[in-house]
Amino acid sequence: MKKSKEETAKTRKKIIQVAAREFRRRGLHETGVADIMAAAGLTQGGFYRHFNSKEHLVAEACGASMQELVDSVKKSIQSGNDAFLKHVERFLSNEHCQDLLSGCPLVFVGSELARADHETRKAVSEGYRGLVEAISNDERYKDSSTARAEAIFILSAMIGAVTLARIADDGKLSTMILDETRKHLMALHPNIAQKKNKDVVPVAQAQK
Amino acid sequence: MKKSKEETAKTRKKIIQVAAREFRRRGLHETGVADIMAAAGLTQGGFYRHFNSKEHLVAEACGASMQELVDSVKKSIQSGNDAFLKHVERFLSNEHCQDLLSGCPLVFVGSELARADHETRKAVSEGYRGLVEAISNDERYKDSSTARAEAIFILSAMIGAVTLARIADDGKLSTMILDETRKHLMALHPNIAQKKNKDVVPVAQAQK
DNA sequence: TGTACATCAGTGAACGCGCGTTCACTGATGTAC
DNA sequence: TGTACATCAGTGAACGCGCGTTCACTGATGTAC
Repeated sequence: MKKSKEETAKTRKKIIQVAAREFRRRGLHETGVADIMAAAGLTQGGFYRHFNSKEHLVAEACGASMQELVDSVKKSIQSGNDAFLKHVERFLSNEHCQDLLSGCPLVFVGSELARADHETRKAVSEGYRGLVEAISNDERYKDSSTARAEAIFILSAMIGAVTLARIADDGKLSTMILDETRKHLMALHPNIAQKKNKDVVPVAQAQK
Repeated sequence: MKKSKEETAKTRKKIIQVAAREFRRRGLHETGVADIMAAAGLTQGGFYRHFNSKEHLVAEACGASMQELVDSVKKSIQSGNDAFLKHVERFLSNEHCQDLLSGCPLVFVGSELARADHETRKAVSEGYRGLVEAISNDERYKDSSTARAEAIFILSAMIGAVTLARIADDGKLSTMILDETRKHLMALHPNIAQKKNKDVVPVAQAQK
């Protein structure tokens, strides 16, 4: 049952998308090839028509997740409308802590990525660089020569906060970690803080 | 070959210590019971005389790692001498990124902890609360009602930074992430920044 | 205090299971003539 | 354009391996008398 080239490409894409979700949900090591294929509506045997190994899929899936995130940030920043504020709000929400559809791999499989092969780390690192660029290109930072440095710091704080909020065994503590981090980041950036009480978008709405 | 109670307790402690190191080095899921027992100079069969399951060891080992970190922070803060500065410096060093002996589990197995069982998350969360307390009790924050909030923010930024630095495929990027995070945290706290150029301890020395 | 017995830390082999990967096979697609 | 053949996406079973866990056994320790 050979498939057309378009169908093959579609299947490959589907596997990557499903894998990206499953990896975030259950972890890189705990998610099996058979699980992913089943979730994509296929059987495990066909996997190796698309990928040389599970590791290659890990690299592609994590890279794709990162790229999706970068595109989302870039797109909404270009559209203006306090896009960056929305992203900080959304990133530091309880919803993102549980969101496996568009969650950030740096949070959901962060410590596993540090042990991943070179290909995976390269793909993810490129995504990270893209995020830094996207954030530092935000209009409110245009004049600042420290835009990159600030973007790096903001990302560290956000990713650490969500990582910790996901570990915490107490919902109140999780919320506190997210809230305090958001407040501090807001305080860091007066032009964001100014807007804060005007037109903050509810988290659920900010979720694309 | 039954052992005396003291010896049994010693063996149990040894297993926990070795496990804490191996878990940080290779991850919770990728480290096997047999690996740990071998590293402790034992065979796998004896494991279940000390623990009901691997999961219980995970909880104990991660809890112990956290407690060790808390004790270390508390102790050096009590001793004065810009202890907190030293800890920030040390935490955000390239050395800590590779340090498996006294590295922070929230960094080294962070994303795996979020998926761990309740017992493990409880043990680690208690450690985290201890860290927050220890940092916010630092003398330089004594008068500040926002000490806890600041401690939470600082921890998020530090843990995120080291997580990211460990993932990055480029040493320069890793160093930049650590440096920018350190600079921003220093800038946040003038009394730390004041001291900064006076008596900063070299990282290698700050490593206990 | 000495002796006989129960306990139990540790060994090393085995069990069952799930994983990543391979493989013979199927049959629709794409291609060469 | 039509036909015969090669290709290859997908199937489902099997392979080998490593894992967490169990178990019969050993022999030093602790305990009851």
